[in-house]
Order: sequence, then structure tokens, then C-alpha cells
Amino acid sequence: MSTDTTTPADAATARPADAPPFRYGAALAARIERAWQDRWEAEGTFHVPNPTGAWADPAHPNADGDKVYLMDMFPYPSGSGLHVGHPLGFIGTDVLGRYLRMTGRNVLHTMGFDAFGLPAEQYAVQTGTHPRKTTEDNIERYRAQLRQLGLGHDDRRSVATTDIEFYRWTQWIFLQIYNSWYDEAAAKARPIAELEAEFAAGTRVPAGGQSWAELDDVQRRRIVDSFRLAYISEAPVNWCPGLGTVLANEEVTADGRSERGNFPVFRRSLKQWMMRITAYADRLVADLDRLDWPDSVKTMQRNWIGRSQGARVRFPVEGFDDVDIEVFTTRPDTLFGATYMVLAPEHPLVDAITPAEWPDGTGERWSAGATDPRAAVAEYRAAAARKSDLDRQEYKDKTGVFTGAFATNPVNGALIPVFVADYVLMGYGTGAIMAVPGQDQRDWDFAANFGLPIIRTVQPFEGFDGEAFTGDGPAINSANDEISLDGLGVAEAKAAITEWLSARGAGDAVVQYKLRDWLFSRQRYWGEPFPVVWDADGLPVGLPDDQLPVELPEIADYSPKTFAPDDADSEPEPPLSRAEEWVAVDLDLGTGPRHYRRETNTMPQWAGSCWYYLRYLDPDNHDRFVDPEIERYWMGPDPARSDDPGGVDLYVGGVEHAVLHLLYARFWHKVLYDLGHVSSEEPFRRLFNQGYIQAFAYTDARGAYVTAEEVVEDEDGGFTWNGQPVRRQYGKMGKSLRNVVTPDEMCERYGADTFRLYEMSTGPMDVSRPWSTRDVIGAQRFLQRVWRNLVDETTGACRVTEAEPDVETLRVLHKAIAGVHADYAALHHNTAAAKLIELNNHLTKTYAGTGVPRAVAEPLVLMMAPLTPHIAEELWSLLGHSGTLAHGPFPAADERYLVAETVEYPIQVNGKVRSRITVPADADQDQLQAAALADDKVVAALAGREPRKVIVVPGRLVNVVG
RNA sequence: GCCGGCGUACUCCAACUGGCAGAGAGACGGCGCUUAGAACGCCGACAGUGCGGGUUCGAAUCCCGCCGCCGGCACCA
Repeated sequence: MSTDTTTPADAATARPADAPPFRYGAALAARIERAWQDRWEAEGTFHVPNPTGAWADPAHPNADGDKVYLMDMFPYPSGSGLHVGHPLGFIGTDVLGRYLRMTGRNVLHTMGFDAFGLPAEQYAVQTGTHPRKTTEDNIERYRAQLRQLGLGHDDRRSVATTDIEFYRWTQWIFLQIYNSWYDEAAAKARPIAELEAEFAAGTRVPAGGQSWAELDDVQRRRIVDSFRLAYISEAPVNWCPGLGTVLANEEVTADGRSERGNFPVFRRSLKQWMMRITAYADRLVADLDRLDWPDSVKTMQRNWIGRSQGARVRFPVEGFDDVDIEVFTTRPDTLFGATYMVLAPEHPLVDAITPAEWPDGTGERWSAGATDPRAAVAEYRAAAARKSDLDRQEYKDKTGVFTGAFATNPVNGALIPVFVADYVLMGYGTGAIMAVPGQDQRDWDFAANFGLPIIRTVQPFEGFDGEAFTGDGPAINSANDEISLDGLGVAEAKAAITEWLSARGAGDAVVQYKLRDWLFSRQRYWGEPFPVVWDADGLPVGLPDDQLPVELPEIADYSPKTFAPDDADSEPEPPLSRAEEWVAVDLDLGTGPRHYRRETNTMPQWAGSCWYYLRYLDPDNHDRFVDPEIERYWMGPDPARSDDPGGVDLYVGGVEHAVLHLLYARFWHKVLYDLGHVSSEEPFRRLFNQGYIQAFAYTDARGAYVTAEEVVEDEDGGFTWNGQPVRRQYGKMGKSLRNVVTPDEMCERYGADTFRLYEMSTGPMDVSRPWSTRDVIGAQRFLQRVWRNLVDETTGACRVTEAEPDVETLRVLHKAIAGVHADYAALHHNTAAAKLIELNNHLTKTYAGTGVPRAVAEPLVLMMAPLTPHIAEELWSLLGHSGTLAHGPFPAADERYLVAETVEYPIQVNGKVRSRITVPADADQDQLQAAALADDKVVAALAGREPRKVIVVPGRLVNVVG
């Protein structure tokens, strides 16, 4: 053990010179903590055995226990390190993991790093430091910060997404996805080779109806490529010339500028890699029901996927033989009330159907004063294009212009005018709608502006005085020669009209999603290279597995080519495209040596986090991304639960990843499941959103942030800094807010155990709460009192006695044991801590002078271990045990001490407590009632009345109703 | 605007899910110990549960209506 006692921390913690030498304080804690961390590491205390392979260990004390796979959302190792808010969840899962491990479970818990990403690359651009250097330095810093917290992680299993051995498998999984297609009939992904075989055998015919045999190789490949789950597409993306890269939606601010650098961002159509996540939309929605996740997260995913059921209906355009406007509607039952149509300004049919001249009688309101429809439409489209997405959303007043064209309502042959209006969005449905003002408020507003007819097709309830009626009710005004919906409810009417439309070839029932395919490429250096090359025909070729990993090349300049910030027409040029000798390769991919060019985009940061939980299971496997047997052991479905999809037993992280990360990971996992690589259908069986630690920040009169640590509260509740009044605000902890507190400072001033205990006792895991440095002392005092109860502060000797504890103490002990089991298991670490404090308070009161009996001291120490593992280990060894307590034992509650001999009952009269009686614990209801009615105060309260009723709740109270 | 969550003491949080509103921490006040302070120990005060109704023998807990805060979605056809 280290003997260094003169760290600067000593002075800072105000430990007086005359304090006893073995008082528990920062200095002693530091010695204990370092010693135990070293020992855990040296002995591999937290190494977790696998069921098979090199890390199988049947002799491990937990090898036969039930497995539990616990996980934290892994962090991005930023340059500024951890603040006290970050480890809240990590400590919470560690406490649970330690508890489960002590009670015999085989607990897998480790930590990794989501280490690709823009900050390291930006730093490289500014300083020339290689992103790998920056990243690895930051990871080192994080590891040191996490180590000092005493987290019981299996450090052998830690991975970083930037490890070449890790991203080799990220690339391998990409190829699995690339080499698959979604078979709608089988409702699963299948290898692309099986699709090719179907085409070749003629059991499947290409959409165009051509004969496979007559197609040349390039034509065939184009068709096959169009089926792949990872495919190339021309898609509108956020192109930021100032940064020289495309950006994810979440990297663009609400006013259309880049979060970094504040450059303008343009919507541009560019050739990009996409992932066909939409093929899984149905299963991604349906399987939410099988997950133990917070409802809020499930709701967010459902919203994001946006499944809606309805019909596509075709409206023939008047004057054209073969032009239909296809709309999507969730309310086909209201078709008879469709009195006009609207196309989005970007809709491709607009040009085709807009005539050269206004039809007779077109009024000023519809024509917007333009001399002809083409001019009017052009003007309106130009105006719409100038508006940002945001403007279009906020501008609620319905604008639009008549195209001059008419379409035919298929149910009644009515000619209805076609408008262009920006309240219809090109990105949803078909970009065109049938407008039913009677049943849709948006359409009603537009109809009112343009004087369009309104026909109700659902009878509103009696007394309805609104405009559009969107509720249920009987259909009206909805009949033609062949069908009548009148009188049917909304659901029946939908079914009836959809069947009619489909029989007539005018429409079909469809399911529509808001979810779009996932844009999967970025013009960055610091990401996973695609395992793809381009051939002379300009077609992509997935590399064979033996070509992996495709390593990032060394390049001189990490920055993408940047342009004038407002140069919207510029083309992205990824940094990798400049590594000419890397890009150009000669390979023999089974067709003889040929010349290829490598894909120069890189994958988005989400890629690694889509599967890292699988790599933790088997990180040393060089032949597979994970051994199937090991995956089945840790993540396979539990046959004891009905319809269990399998997955990580508990995944803890912030709610900010509710949609993107968790949706992408579910998608990848399902592909791997379909292809038979994993036995679990879902990655995360149970999800838990931890709260955040927030902090106060203070601004002075100029609005500048002042150092929060130096602010003092005055008597009337105001705050001052250096004598000047400052204003307090509550929110995040951050460098710029000058309110950061780091775990390093806390470990130095109090020790890791105190810090852990403080964070856990401020509330349950899912609650956000303010940080308060001055409250940390409370946790330290508790540990100090426990220490003093068990250890002589002047000699350091153990003070426990071999005496038998009294019965009252045993009652208090076993009540604490029972409570602590339940609290840890439920992640209520705050109440577990309270129960331990309560127990120790009892010991202080009872045994302060004599020393605590071993039979109570030992269980107390063991129960503290999940929260404060270092001091617990130290006390356990002072109590004479040579080994670690990490694998147990953990005390079990003895029923005998949970039931008291006598019980005090409150006696209520008419619901108010009037008296108390003490009766034997086994008193039956009649005895209780008799005792209560005999009580003087009860008799007095009744004042001679006969009680009307007496309610006896065994174990709780007696209520006399008079 | 729609959907969801939460309002308990000066602060953060408990309350066996309908049964005595208080476990724990901080802050606060007092006492002890001290030359003094710090530290430590002991003791104490502080809310009737955001507001208004209802159900019940009994409501922080269940129901209805408001108010406030937080989050998600938002012209999604």
C-alpha cells in the first residue's frame, strides 16, 4: 500500500493537524482507493467468464450464476474530460452490477468509447495533430478518470470504435448489409446471392419485365444493386460548403446553419450511400411492444417511424390520356367530400399539367393576378423555394395558386380544380393530396381563403359548432350508382370504399411511413472507410472478407476541401479522395486483376455504436465479430419469458439517444438476426433513462458568466460574486458557463467512495437533480462514522467485538438487509444508502463505547460494498478476511427478526389519529378491535356513541367510524 | 395546438403503490467538547403534499377540472 500521505489534498480538506491519524478523510480514502484499484486490476477481480472460448472459466465463483448483461451508453471521449454529471449512470450501473455479482450472478459490465467523430478531426485541421493521437490521448484520460471511481468493469473487454480490429468488423457488418436484400414475402433480409439465383432461374422477373438471360452483366448488376439494403442513391442532403462536408440533420441549426462554424447549409442532391431502414419500419414499430423500455422512448420511436394506414387513390387529370395524380390519404371514406386537389410546389407533375392559359372564369383570387397559369405557378414556386423549411412550418396562413388544371374524382366523376400550395410537403406521402375541407381543418382554412366548396361527408354530433369535423360519425353525402357509404361509421366506410377503389383499379390500401432511408456517408476523414471499390463501369463492388480491414490511409491534410461559404453549387471533395495512391488499387476480385478506385466517403459516427454491445461479448475473437454460442449465452431470448426478443439485460443512458442511435442499432441487429448471425431479435431488452446532474450558473451585470464556485448566497436569498450581485440560472454544466466540477476534484477532496455515495444518495437513478458541492460532506461524514464505529481512529486497529448483538439490533439489521436487497435491485440506490445510514446510526447509539459486534459489522460492510467498494474492501480485510468481497457473500434477511413481538397500532377515529395501542404481533382482528374500543381516548372521542363500523387493517392501523 | 411526465419542509429527496406525511443528506437553531475556531457528538424547529372538486371509513397516492415546470411531436394528408 502506498504511504504517501502528504498530497496537496490534505491541506485543502481542512483536516486539522491534531486530527487522529486514522480518521477517515480524503488522504486515507486516497490510500485505500488506490491500493484496492491496483489489487482489483492485478487479480483480475472483475474478469467475467464466457461460456466457451479462451475466456471460459468454469472455476470462476460466478460461472454458474444467472448471467446479467449490464451496459452504459458508451461516451465520446471529448477533449475536456468528464465532469461530475457524466458518471452518474456509470456509477448507478456499477452499484447494481456489484450487488448482483455479490449475490452470485455472472455480471458482464464493461466500458468502451465511441471515438470516431468530428471534434478530433477539427482539432487535427487546426493543429495538424493526427486524429488518432488526439482520440487515444482523450481515451487515456477518460480511462484514468473512470478508474479512480472504482468501477467494476472487465477491462479486457473494453473497445473503442476507432480500433482497427473493431472497425474491421464494422466494415464486415456493412458488407453483410450490402450483400443482402429485403424479401417482402418472407419479411426478412436474405443474402443477395439468393436473389441473383432467383433471377437466373426465372422464378423472379425484374420489375421492367425483361428476360434475365437477355440482360448484359452491367444491366443485371444495376438491378441487383437496386435491391441491396445498402445502396447508392441521389438524395437531397445538408451540404455545407464552408465546412466542405455534408452534415447530419442534427448538426444543422434551426435557422439552417452549421452548428460548427455557423456556415450556411444548403439542400443539395448528391450521390450518397443509403441504408434501407424503411424495409424494417413495420418490425421496428411492432417489436417495440416486446421491449421493456420507457413509454416516452417508445412513443418517440413510433412518432419518428410515423406509420399510417390508408389508401393511394388516383385522380385522372382532365385533358390528358394517361396522367393521374396519385394521393395518399388516411381518410378514403371522405372521398365524396374532396372538392379540390393540391400538389406540393416541388411536385414533378406541376409542369406537365399546367396549361398555357387560364380556364374561363378564373378569378383574381385563384390566379394571384398573373396573366397565365405558368407565370402564376412559376412565381409561387420561386417564392416557396426561398422559404426555409422553418418558414414553411411557421407560416400557418394557407397560400397557394390555381394551376389551371382539373382532375376527376373517381367516386363521382366530379371535376375538381388542382392547386399548388406549400402546405403540402413533397417529402411525405406522394406530395399530393385530395382536399376534404369538411373533415380536415387545413383544407377548410384553404377552402375558406379560396372560396372552394365544402361538403360534409361525416355527420358531426349534435351541437358541434366547429369547422372541419374530424371525429367519428355516420357517413353522409357519400353515394354513387354502385356504392353508398351513407350511414356507415368511419372504419367501415374506409374498408368499403377501399375495396371499391381497388376493384375499379382507382386505388389501393397502403401503409405509409414518415421514416426515410438512412443517409450513411460523410465527407470526413475520421470515420470508418467503406469496404467498397468502384470498377470501370462506375458500379460499386463490395470487397471480400479477406480484404478487411480497409484501413484509413495517412494523409497530409485532414480537412475536406472547403469553399466560399455561400457557394451552393460546389461539390464535396472528401479528404480521402486526395490520398491518390490509396484510392487507386489493382485487385483480383475473382474476375482477374483489374483497376479499381476506392470509395472515399466514410461512415457516420453512428456505425460503431450500432453493434459495440456485441463486441464486448467476445472482443478477442479474430475469426468472427462474436462467437454465436457466446452471443446466445449473454443475449439470447429467455424461454421463461413469453415472446422475449432477447438482448442486453439493462441498457442505461440519457434520453437524448431515444431515436437515432437506438433505432439504428435495432435495425442493424435485425439484419444480423435475419441473416442468422445472432440469436436475439433486439439489441436492448430493457432500457433505462438516467436523469442528469444539472448545475447553477451565475451571470454578472454584463451577462458574463462568473466562476460559480466563488459565488456566495446572502441572507435575503440573493447571490453575489466578489461583492457584486449576480443572477442565477439552472441548467447544464459546461466550460463556457464556468460551473464545471470534475470527478477528479471530488476524488481529491473527499475520495471516490464519498463521491459515489453522494451521487447515488441525491435521488433515484431516473431523476435529474442539481449538483451541490457543499452537500458532499454529508456522504463523507457517514463513511467517517462507520469507520469510527469499526476502527480505532488513533491506532487503526479493528474495534469489533465477538459479543452477540442484542435482539433490537438484530431487528434493525435484518430490516435493513431486506430493504437494501429490494432497493439495489430496483436502482433505488438513494434509499439503500438511507437504510445503511439508519443502521449505522443505531450502531453508534448502541455500541459507541463498547465496539460493534462482528455479527452486525460484517453485514453492514458487505451491504455498503456496492455503493462504496473501496472502504468496504478495506474494512472487510480489517475484519480479518483475506480475499475480496466482490463476489460475495451478501447478507440475507432472517425472517425471524422481521416480525416484531409487539406492534404499535395507531387508532383513528373518523380517519384522524386519536390514540395508539401496543398489542402482541399475533393479535387477531377481534382482539385488535376490542383493544381499540377499550382505549380511553377512543372512548372519549366517541363520547358515548356506538361505533358504526370498525376497520381493522392488520399490520397497519385501526379506524373507528363513529 | 397535440401527446407524455412531474409538482411533498428552505433545498435535494422518502413514504411498503389507498392506511400514522418523514428514511436519509444539506442548510438552519441550540447544547456538549474546545482558549477559540474547525471537526466531532447530542438535541431541535420547519411542510399537511401546486389549486379546486369527487370517490372512500381513510387520498401525497385513484378520478375530474384548472395552474406551473420539463420533454417529445407539430401543415404527416
